[in-house]
Amino acid sequence: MDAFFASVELLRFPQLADAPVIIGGGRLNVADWMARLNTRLPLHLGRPWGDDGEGGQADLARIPLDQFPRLSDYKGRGVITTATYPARAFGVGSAMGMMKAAKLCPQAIWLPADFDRYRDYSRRFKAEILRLAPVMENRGVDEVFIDFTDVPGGQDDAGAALAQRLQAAIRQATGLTCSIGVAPNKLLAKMASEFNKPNGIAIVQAGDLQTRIWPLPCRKINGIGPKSDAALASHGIGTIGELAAADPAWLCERFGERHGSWLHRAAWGRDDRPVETSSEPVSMSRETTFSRDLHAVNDKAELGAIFTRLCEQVAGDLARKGFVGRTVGIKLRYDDFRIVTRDQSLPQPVQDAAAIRRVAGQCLKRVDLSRRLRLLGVRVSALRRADEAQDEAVGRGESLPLF
DNA sequence: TCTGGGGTCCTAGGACCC
DNA sequence: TCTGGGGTCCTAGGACCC
Repeated sequence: MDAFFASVELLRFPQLADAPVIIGGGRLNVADWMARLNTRLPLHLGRPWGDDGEGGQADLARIPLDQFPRLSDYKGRGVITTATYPARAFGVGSAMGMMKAAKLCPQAIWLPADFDRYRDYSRRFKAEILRLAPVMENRGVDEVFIDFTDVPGGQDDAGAALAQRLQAAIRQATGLTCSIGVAPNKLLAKMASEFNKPNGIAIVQAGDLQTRIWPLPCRKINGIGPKSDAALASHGIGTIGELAAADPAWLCERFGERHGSWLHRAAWGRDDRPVETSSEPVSMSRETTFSRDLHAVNDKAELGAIFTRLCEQVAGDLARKGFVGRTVGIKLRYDDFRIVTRDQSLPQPVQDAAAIRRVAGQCLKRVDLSRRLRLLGVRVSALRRADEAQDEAVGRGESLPLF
């Protein structure tokens, strides 16, 4: 989906279409927000924009530009989630710290992220895709892989016909645009999807490898991040073509057998991963960055309350989705940005907040708490479906606490 | 006044078992 | 009179993605 969060916001705030808009920051001061929005809006905590109900959309669209909060109003440690194209002209972009962005573009309009709403639009566009092409793999809130192979007409015009139908259906249902890459495998399709953004379609075939893929920087390969890119660059490998020309044995020596051979295959456009239509979650976690760095002793009460809340949130997520987990872990980030994690596995799975809190508390005792903390997180992994774990325990004749 | 949150997958060492 | 070879599980850290 093209600039997904921003595009969803523009549907209800069309008056922002040409303004620099930045979404992100997380932490929202609703009181400030309402003071600025001198208008009657159904705001409530956690869902600042709320459901507008009858006529609500029209009201939102009529809010004058000068009533919107500016990036210069932001105080916090958040990062940008999405920046619209007019905002990007100021040199701001995804993942940049909000405070840094505020220096570059203080007048940009700032919208806090409304994930409930984005999830709703996510469900809607995916439902449209499933209607036309049922073999679909979720890749997060705004991205999917689709297998065209067995879709009637999926091969017409090398896939362009189906891609156009998908775009039209999504636009009709949601008002949103997307970009589609069609290729023989997921690796190339992902790259192709970037070629004609926004609202574009790109077809990449096997014969296009040398002309369209090899000139691209290695970083464009999904799976080559900043570290691999820098390591490759240090050996004079900047483009995918240069990577393709590298000796596979040397790559394996330098990057390990597995990663090295993958690098070589990726550079040659080889990828045989299937489109996976379903997956089971591996872990669930909640974490939070504090508004200021906290000390385990000096800020014991505050930290304790946050810790308990994180455990409750994870427990709530598990319960809502029907999972239990056998491993509980914590994550913390020190004021110097170092991250440490501690895990503990249990003989029996847990789900409730008190049990999670107890084990997570044990984990916390195993880390250095003399430094100030910036972030605290709680995670439950080794997940199983709660009903299956329950059935199994009953089958073994155990009386298990009910999840 | 830099630097979010929620994930997945991989690696590597150690414990433990046969 | 030195100390194999597999295998699995657990843990911690790190790269990467959306």
